[in-house]
Amino acid sequence: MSRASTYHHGDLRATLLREADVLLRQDGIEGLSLRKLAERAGVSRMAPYHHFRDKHELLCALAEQGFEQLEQLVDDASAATDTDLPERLRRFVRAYLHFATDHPERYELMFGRPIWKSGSASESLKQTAYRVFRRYAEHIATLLSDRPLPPGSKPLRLAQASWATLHGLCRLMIDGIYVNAADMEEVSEESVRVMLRFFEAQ
Amino acid sequence: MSRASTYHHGDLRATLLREADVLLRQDGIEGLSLRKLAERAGVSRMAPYHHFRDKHELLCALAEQGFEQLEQLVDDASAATDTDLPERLRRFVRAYLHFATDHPERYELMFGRPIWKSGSASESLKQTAYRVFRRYAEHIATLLSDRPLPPGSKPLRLAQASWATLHGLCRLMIDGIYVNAADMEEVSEESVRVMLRFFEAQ
DNA sequence: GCGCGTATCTTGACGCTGTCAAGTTACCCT
DNA sequence: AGGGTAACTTGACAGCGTCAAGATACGCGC
Repeated sequence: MSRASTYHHGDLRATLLREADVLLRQDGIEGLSLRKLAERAGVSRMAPYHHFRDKHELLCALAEQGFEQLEQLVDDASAATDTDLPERLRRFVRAYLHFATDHPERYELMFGRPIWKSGSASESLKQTAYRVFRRYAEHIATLLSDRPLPPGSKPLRLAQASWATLHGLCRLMIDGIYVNAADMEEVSEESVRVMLRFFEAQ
Repeated sequence: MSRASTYHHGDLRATLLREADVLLRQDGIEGLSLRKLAERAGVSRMAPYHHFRDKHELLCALAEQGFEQLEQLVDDASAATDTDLPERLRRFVRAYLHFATDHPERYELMFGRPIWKSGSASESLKQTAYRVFRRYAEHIATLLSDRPLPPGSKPLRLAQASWATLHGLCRLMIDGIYVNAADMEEVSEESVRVMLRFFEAQ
């Protein structure tokens, strides 16, 4: 809690992450500087270094928050069992795309090279991210549990392949390579159609 | 050509792009600074500004080179008509993935947010990139020309969807989220299998 | 052949960044 | 009450992109 004395902030780590999120939304990943962040938290330049080894570690922690939100999304999708496979898949794809496009900077941070390159992601982030993907894979596997898969296909590989597709769609939108959002809607529908065909063919 | 007098470089623009490519490979996109680049070209800090408005424009020009190389890859794939659809598709996917993984930094630059965000790509880059995608779409359309498409599917949308899948696979590999390259091989095979199923189902 | 315009290149300076080093403050525990 | 330690601050440095102003040499018209 915040005391009358301001020398010890008391809750700096959490405050930093919260403000970093605001700054990320506002100025993008490029504009997120430790100095601006410190000022925003009402603290000196070097104070954050007592809670994060360096900028990279702070970004990892921020990305980890993002993965926890994504995990929530997957869990929600798994819980909604009120319709059939095609509709559930469509809804899930829609939700995933919205997760990315609603906060592009967050998605870019979570999956960007700066964080992951050469295995530099923090151990904690890796664990969280892998756990989320495992949930994702389980979700896909459950969706397909009553369908016979074509020979040679494994649920895990299918989950990975479908994730790659979703991820590719998101990045094309987010990075601004596809400007036309309506186009993207149709492209994602086409992707879903391809996947569904795969499951329905025997 | 380079004269005895070194004041006027004579070929600076081309030299800059060439050295930028080296620097990109070496230090990555983060490590590519105009100052280092100028030094490498044997010229003062501000000299590059007489050939590129700012760093962003230089990066666009560099990315444009990358798209021209990608165009070559697509053209080669279109020209190789010695086998059947499945094999051609597999080869093309393999080639595309190699294009990305052989020079990850180049691919990241070409498709990265810093260049494209909010339509900030140079006009020339946009033209080149769109042309390459058009070629890509034509290639896919040709591959499928003798196959009846499922109702509701259009070649263009299929091209876009398949591109998204390829792109997603590449980014997952490049960004280091998938460390296991062998896994990725299988995932891409699964993706190809999904696409082929789609065309073969009637 | 000469001179001038202009494209090309240079040097100085500014504000921004991440972070090392060393000093200061206030809390907690004995 | 006193000392150890965690939290925080200030000073400093190298590196970055780029604005402004000055230096240089090439090329075209006379």
